Amino acid sequence: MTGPDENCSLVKAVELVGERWTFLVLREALAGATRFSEFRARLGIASDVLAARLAKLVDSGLLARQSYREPGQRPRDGYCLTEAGRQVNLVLCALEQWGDEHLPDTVSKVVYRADDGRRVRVRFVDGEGAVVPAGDVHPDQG
Amino acid sequence: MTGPDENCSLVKAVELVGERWTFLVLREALAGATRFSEFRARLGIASDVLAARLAKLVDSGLLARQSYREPGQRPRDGYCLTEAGRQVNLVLCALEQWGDEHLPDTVSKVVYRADDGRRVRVRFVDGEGAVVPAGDVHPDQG
DNA sequence: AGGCTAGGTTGGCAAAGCCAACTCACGCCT
DNA sequence: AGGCGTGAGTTGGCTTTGCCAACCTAGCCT
Repeated sequence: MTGPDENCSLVKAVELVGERWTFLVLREALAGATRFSEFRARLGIASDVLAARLAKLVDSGLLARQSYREPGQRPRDGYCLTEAGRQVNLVLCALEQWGDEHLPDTVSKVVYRADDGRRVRVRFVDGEGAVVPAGDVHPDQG
Repeated sequence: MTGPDENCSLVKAVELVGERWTFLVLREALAGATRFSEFRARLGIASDVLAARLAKLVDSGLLARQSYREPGQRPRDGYCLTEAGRQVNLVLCALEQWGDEHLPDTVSKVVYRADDGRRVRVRFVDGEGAVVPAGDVHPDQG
């Protein structure tokens, strides 16, 4: 049996980013949010839940606390993505793309682009970098 | 602001598959599970929650109820993936791959393969099908 | 000193999840 | 026909999580 395996990477990933709000917090972080109040204003999330999510993401190494200081203000903590956090953009984009293709009445507000402006999409690719259609791909517990 | 937009595809997708257990139910479905008791045995999920998740996935068009009958048994309902459901394999694989690369002490138990057995991975690709590194990709609210 | 503001923490309540026990529908066996 | 076994849920009671609103805490500024 595949099982709810304790160190299976999918199970762990789901425990972490599958909690309510976590995906959306990461999306805002990727879109440039760094401060508590920014996340709060953009998402309308309760402040205690936001504090809990940010703390968990910091603990897990997806975000890093980084203090900043605006002129004439006391220093404050901000949250910025680590490399691991930045790389969830692939997952986020895959999910958004799936929703866009398969859920009714949805529009993807965010488009993912390479540095040079090319629109990119998420696909399965084989070892040589050739695209493989999703319908031809199957999980294989081996 | 990007906002918790009501018809943003990511928000809708998160509402649907971001609920606890839903991702794992879909993984088991992709791995071949079709019956209530199979999902239950593989995941150890409470039966009322499983019933709710399956019903929601059917409602959303990711699973379809299909009655089957084993010899000498009464007909029963099974759940099988629709095309939309099958295509979440891209999202699932992206998430598992991310966990495998960025979470400590994890192993991906499930490997995704094309029909001919080639191991595949999830990547960003541009319009011509060329792979773009995740670090070069950024969201763009346009 | 007193006020302002970002960034939280705390308390009370509602919703969701978990577990175990129960039901329901049907085929089988006698 | 009647009782049994089994898959597929449903129901009841408790626990956990989430939500909202109110409160607290620095440090800066006047």
